[in-house]
Parts: sequence; C-alpha cells; structure tokens
Amino acid sequence: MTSPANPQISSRKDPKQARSTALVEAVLQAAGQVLAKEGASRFTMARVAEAAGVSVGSLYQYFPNKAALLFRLQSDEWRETSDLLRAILEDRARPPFERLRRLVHAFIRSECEEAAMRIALNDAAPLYRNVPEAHAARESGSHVIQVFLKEALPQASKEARLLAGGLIEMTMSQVGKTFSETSPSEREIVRYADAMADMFCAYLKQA
Amino acid sequence: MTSPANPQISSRKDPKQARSTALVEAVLQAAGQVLAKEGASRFTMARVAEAAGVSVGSLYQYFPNKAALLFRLQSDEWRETSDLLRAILEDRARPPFERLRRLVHAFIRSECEEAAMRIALNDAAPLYRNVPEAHAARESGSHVIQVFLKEALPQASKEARLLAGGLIEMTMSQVGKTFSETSPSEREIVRYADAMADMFCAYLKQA
DNA sequence: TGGAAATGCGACGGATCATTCGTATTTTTA
DNA sequence: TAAAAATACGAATGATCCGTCGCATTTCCA
Repeated sequence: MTSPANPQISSRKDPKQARSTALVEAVLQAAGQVLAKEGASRFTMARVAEAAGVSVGSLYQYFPNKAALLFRLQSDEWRETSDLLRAILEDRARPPFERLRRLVHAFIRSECEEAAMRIALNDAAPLYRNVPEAHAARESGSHVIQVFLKEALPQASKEARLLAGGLIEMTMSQVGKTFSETSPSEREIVRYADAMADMFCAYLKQA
Repeated sequence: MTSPANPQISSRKDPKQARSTALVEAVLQAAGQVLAKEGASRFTMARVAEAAGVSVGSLYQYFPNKAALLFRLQSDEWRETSDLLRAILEDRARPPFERLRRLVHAFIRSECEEAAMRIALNDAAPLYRNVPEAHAARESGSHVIQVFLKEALPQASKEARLLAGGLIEMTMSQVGKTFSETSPSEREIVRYADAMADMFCAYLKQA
C-alpha cells in the first residue's frame, strides 16, 4: 500500500495577540461542529472557515494543512480520554476490578456522547494516521493501563501484562467506536458496558 | 451528521456474453490490487480501469458507481469470512471451546494475510456504509455465532447469547483489523490470537 | 449474410477542494 | 504618531475525480 507522504503537522505559527488566540479557539470549535454535523467527507477548510466566521487564509496561518487541523482535534480527544482513564484507574479507594468496570462504563458512555464527531474523526483517520506524533499520543493511554495492571496483577509477568493491556485497550476503543455507531439507548449502553467489563474481569482473573 | 444519500448499488446490467463476464472478473481482480497497493484515497475508477486494461466507460456498464464496486469487494470478503466461520464452528467433532479458539486464530490470520486490502476497504467504508444490503450481509455472520452459542451455552438465556455473540463478533472483527495494521510477526499473531481466545473463553465460562 | 443487440471506448463536462499569495487592516513598538 | 510587525482576507490557481454520452467494434441470430 502506497501511503501518502507524512503531512506536516507542527503549527505554522503560534498566536501572539489576543485576537489570534480567539481565532484559533473559534476555528477549533467550528471544526468540531462541522465534523460532527457534516461528516468527514464534507469536512472542508472552506466550511470550517465559514462556520468559524473567518477566512480560509486565516486557517492556514495556524494550521499548515487540513491534516494538522484534524490531528489537533483528535489529539484533544485523546488527551481528554487519557485524563478520564487516569482519574478512574488511580482511585485507590476502590478495589481494582471495580475500577476497571467503572472505566469501561465511563469510556463507552463518553464514546457514545460524542458519537458523531468520533465517527467522523475515525473516517478521516487516513489523513493523519501517519503523523509521527500519533504514536506518542497513544503511548500515554497504554502507560496508565500498565500501571493499573501492575497493581491488579502483581504476580503476572511483564510480558503478560503488556499483552493483556494491549488487548483491553484495543478492545475498548475499537469496539466502543463501533458500538457507538449503533446509536444505543441508555439501557443498551449499560448492558453492553457491563458485558465488556465482565469479559475483561473474567480474562484477568484466570490469567 | 448529514450522511450522503444512499448510493445505488444494484448492478446496471448483468454480463451476458463471455467477454463481458471476463471483463467483470478482470475489473474485480484489478480493483482489489489497486485498493491494496494504492490505498483507499487513490482508489479511482480511472486507475481501476487502467489496471484491468479496460476503459472507464466499461466499468460503468456493470457497476453503477464507485460505491457499488467497493461494496462488491467488501461483500466478497464478508462472504469468504462467513464461510470460514461456519466451517470451523460447525465442526462438531471438536469441543466447543476448542472450536472457538481455532476460529479466533483463523480469523486473525486471515485478517493479517490481506491486511493492506482490508485496511483500505475499511478506510473507504464511508462510501458504502449506508447501502441497505450491508445490513443483511452482516446478519449472516451473527447467525452462525448464535447457533454456536446455543450449543456451547445451552443454559444461557437468548438475550445473554445475543449480547455475548455481539461482543465477540465485534471484538474479533474490530480488534483484528486494528491488530493487522501493526504488521505483526507470526509469533505475535499466535500470541495475540491466543490471548483473545482466552478472553472469550473466560468470559463465556463465567456467564 | 445482414441487421440488431451487446459490448467497449475515452474525451469531456461539471463539480469539489486544498493551498497560495498579494493586499488590506489592526496592533504593537519606539 | 509613524513605522514595523502581526493578523486577516478571499479571489485565483492547479489538481483530482466521478460519471456521461455519442460513437466504434464485436457478437448474435434469423
């Protein structure tokens, strides 16, 4: 497969005056709306500019290209999710498996709440998949899970924990994404998240 | 999210003479190659036509549009996979959980073998996601799993089986896809498939 | 064998988009 | 306050691509 060359991601310049930071904020907000309401195929620099009330040229002052803008949106999502994971998994007041269950519920729920945008972001993934920063961004989430597993399964080998963590992480994110596409009801969300948590717990306990 | 209108999928005409059926075959073969080697973003009617040694106009004789061609490729993949599932799960000579383990291995392996094409097909999914036929195509795979679960977990409620089947199916396909993107080695494939099978078995046994 | 049907062709129309660049406006600085 | 720097603008450029249509070629059939 011949992939497109890695897009340039680092921002062309940083906003220095108040009006320009406001512009960047407006752009990010508008970009999220356009992505969620129009879908990835209609996510256009011109449309984002219009929704933000600025001109196309201004977009390119702070984002070198479309991929950079999309990647920024994705990065922000990743960071939010990562913070969510950390907050729940580090709550040492609860037993580990309860934390894991809460994690799954929170994750699935968050995935469903912004389903439209997440789906569109996923559809657009080919455009920013190859940026080098993407690798580092994912690393953060994995690390949180590894720390948790070290506490929950102190007797397991490091290799086993890496395998289990990768499996859990991938399952949660990928299956969560697909599940959110079905526009599930509140009931279904709870049932599904419980099932997934059951699966993870059963797997970890027998390991 | 405003999705594009459902594309017309049914073939414009059926090939009647030998040369036209050969042309359709050549087109499908070429389309698979273009998709695997060039990726979804460079999957173009013109490129497929050139790779097949025919003209663009001829493509439109048998496929009403690009989405129809892509959907045909996806359908063929689904059918192959579905047949694979069925063959393994219906092998009553082996105990159920061994069959499930074999299934996971076969699935992951098959996903990795044609990784480039599967990934590209996935990237192009937005183009054919909304065709009505897609729903029916997935149904087939679910049914096979339900039959299996009825044998493996005769005491479980139908509702529980639907939930478990959906979870297993979604996990296998989605996680398998993502895993195949990492270009895993033979060793990693085996380890990962075993881990996933462990997870499914542990989940089903505690249910 | 001759006309009809099927098949194959590829230039062309029409539309969409990412990105640039010369210019105008606003803010900062000295 | 005047020059410099930062910011904003949006028409224009260049490229890509889908799908069509009139015409040429091949095959079928009576």
